[in-house]
Amino acid sequence: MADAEQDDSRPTRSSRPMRAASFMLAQLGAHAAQRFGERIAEIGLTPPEVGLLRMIAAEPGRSQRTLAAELGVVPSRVVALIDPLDRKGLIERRRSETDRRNHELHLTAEGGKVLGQLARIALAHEHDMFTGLTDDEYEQLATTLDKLIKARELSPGVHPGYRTLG
Amino acid sequence: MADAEQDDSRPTRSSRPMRAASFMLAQLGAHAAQRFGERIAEIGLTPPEVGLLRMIAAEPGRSQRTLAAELGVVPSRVVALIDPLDRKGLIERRRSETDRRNHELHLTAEGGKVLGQLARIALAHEHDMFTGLTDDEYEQLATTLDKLIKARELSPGVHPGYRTLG
DNA sequence: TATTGTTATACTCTATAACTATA
DNA sequence: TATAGTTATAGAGTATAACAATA
Repeated sequence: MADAEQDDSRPTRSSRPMRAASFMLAQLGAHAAQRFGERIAEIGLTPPEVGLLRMIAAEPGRSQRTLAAELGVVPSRVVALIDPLDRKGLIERRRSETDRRNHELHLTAEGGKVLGQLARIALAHEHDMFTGLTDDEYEQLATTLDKLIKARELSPGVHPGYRTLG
Repeated sequence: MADAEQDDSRPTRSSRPMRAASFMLAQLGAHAAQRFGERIAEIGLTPPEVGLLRMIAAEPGRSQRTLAAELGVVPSRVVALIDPLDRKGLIERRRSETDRRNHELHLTAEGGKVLGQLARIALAHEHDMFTGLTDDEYEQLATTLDKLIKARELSPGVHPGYRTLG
């Protein structure tokens, strides 16, 4: 940011030659998300729905508020995201006994089954995305991506696409 | 795809341990796009506008139709994307002399200046995204990403986000 | 009759704000 | 009075279809 705002007459200095890796990252990331979206559409799900399903599976009983907070979206959007999962019978809203304002979210048996399908789809998707790389290249890539994610403190399982980008 | 549709009773086989690199790719890609969007917002531009500006700079005089085709969007959307650039005085529509149905698109002097600012912003962004990596790690990452993009035949400068993902 | 660009319209997604019920 | 969830409403973004000018 400081770099971009300083003197306009010469390019920002850098100690190494730049290769537009961030654009390639964005390009490949969008491609990966698109392909994954196409795959899960075949079982009637959208990417946000899959994310929600996983978060509920990882921590059954959690409330819609905590989902909204973790995803960085507004509570009313969680309603819109969860309604279809509820209608499809993949999750269940249970009124909390201790605080009846809360909805405790749980996967149904059908939801668990779908989660299993998702695991297989994700694996096939991963395979598909990286065929052509050697095992070494794949390992190195995964390690570097992991390092970058940790350095930026991105929530491990949360896709920024839930929030508005503009 | 075939993997995902076969027998439901066991996970898809794979010869190597999978590390969810495609999800990390999507996550980091979205993050990179978001950060870049924030940076260019400071000079009053949106990501699609930047893409258009670069495409016009790379091939001055091209028509809106060819842009629509390359981006994979409908012609009416190109109108909506170009109008603001025109209003801001960054590009110019010139009626073609040879076929007066065509608009030949050109950068203005001001557009060229903005393109220079963009180069600096992109460099600062790149620097910012990958600080923490060694030069070797950065080189290896860029090389692998480049290899993946070529293997998937993604258009070098075109971000899939122009097209609808759902 | 076909093509380039434009406008008009409708649809989807998302956020804001008002509302209900609980606390 | 405050909080969890919901509903109503409005705004942005995008595609479809109709249209004007030109070929």
